[in-house]
Amino acid sequence: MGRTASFDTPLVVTAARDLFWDRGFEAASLADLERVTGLGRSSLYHAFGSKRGLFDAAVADYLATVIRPRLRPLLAESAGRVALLEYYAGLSLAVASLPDDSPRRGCLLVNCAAGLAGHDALARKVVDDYRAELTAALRNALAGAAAESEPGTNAAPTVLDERARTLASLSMSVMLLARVNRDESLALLATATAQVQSWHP
Amino acid sequence: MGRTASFDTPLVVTAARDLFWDRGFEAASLADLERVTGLGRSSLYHAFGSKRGLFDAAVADYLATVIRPRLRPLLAESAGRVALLEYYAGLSLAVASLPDDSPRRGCLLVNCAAGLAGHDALARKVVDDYRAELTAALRNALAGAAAESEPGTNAAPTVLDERARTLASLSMSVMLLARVNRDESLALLATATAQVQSWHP
DNA sequence: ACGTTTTTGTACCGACCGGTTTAGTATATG
DNA sequence: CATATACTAAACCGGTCGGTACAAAAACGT
Repeated sequence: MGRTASFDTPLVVTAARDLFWDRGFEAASLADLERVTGLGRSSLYHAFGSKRGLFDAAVADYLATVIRPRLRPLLAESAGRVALLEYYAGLSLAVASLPDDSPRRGCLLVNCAAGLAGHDALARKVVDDYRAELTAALRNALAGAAAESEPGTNAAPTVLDERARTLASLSMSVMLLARVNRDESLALLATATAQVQSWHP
Repeated sequence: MGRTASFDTPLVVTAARDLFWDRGFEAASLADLERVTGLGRSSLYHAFGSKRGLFDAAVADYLATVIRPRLRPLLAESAGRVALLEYYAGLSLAVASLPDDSPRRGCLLVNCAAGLAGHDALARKVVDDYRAELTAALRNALAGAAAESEPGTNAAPTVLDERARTLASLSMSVMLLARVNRDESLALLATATAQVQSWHP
């Protein structure tokens, strides 16, 4: 056996993830990556193969530690009105509490949609999978909320689809606006909350 | 007097605009700009001062020739339900008819929001002004549609605000998705249309 | 025809790009 | 100890970055 790793891989990935989150894939230079991870080029390439490999690891980390924890309550069997309201409350807290100069504003994948994904099929797929996952989670909670409102009946699937699409779209716009105008981002979150409440009073 | 310009400035700006639209500010290189405009560096710098100056001219052109013509019908005194439906029909046509490899997919300013605007105050302002302009136009048409539905009464301003915010958010998501999944972008446009129709049958 | 003014093409700048290589050091297991 | 592996520093690669300097060339007013 040889030497064991001295740096903390998850920590390195997280640092790289935050840089990509802030700057996007292309605008994050290797020099920046060296700085935020504390590793040299050669270590980075030894561990991740390429800049793109590091980015992919960062995206995986983003999904696992940022996106999925937020979506999990919406996917529960029992998810409904409350889960939806708590989802938006959590987003509001996150958007409101981040400093203006935080590297973690907006959504890594939404930014990716407007950048890399335009010319990279793999990135496009990752972003689209995220969209589908978000929509499915919201749809599940909407179905639960409808069952709470009118027990025994089934909500019309097309209505559910449209509402889920609308909410997913609002979430993505919230993330887009978080980088441009925090107050408007929060106002949009309030509108989404009000929409849920009007559907399920 | 000296020599007059031989190139067609609006044409040059349009070509640069399409490149920025496709690639974003940073990923559009000077070499690319030279290629699509047919001009050399020196002519470009003489005419626009810097890459950023050319970008600003491209954004101005984008607003004047792409955004504002689409928003104008919504701003008319008489704008209402029909104007809204035609707005979405026009967007659908644009999204559906562009080839997958068109440089004009999505929205230059939405892409900018996820990219440049994260670290450039001027870009942020341009994007936010666009958002405000879009929201105001949609709000005006929504107010008109409400007046058509219930003549003599005034729609509640807060309801109007929330609906306008929702529609603006849907429009931005449509543009975001246009770069990732055209079918979903079109589905979202259909959802927006259905939303307008449910508010104003 | 002239001199002036502006537009060009071209060569060039230093810095940085992402990526690779090499040569060597450190630390684990056996 | 030997040896296998993990790690690092630094130099290096061809290429591109945004930007500039300069002089030839072209079109104007006179």
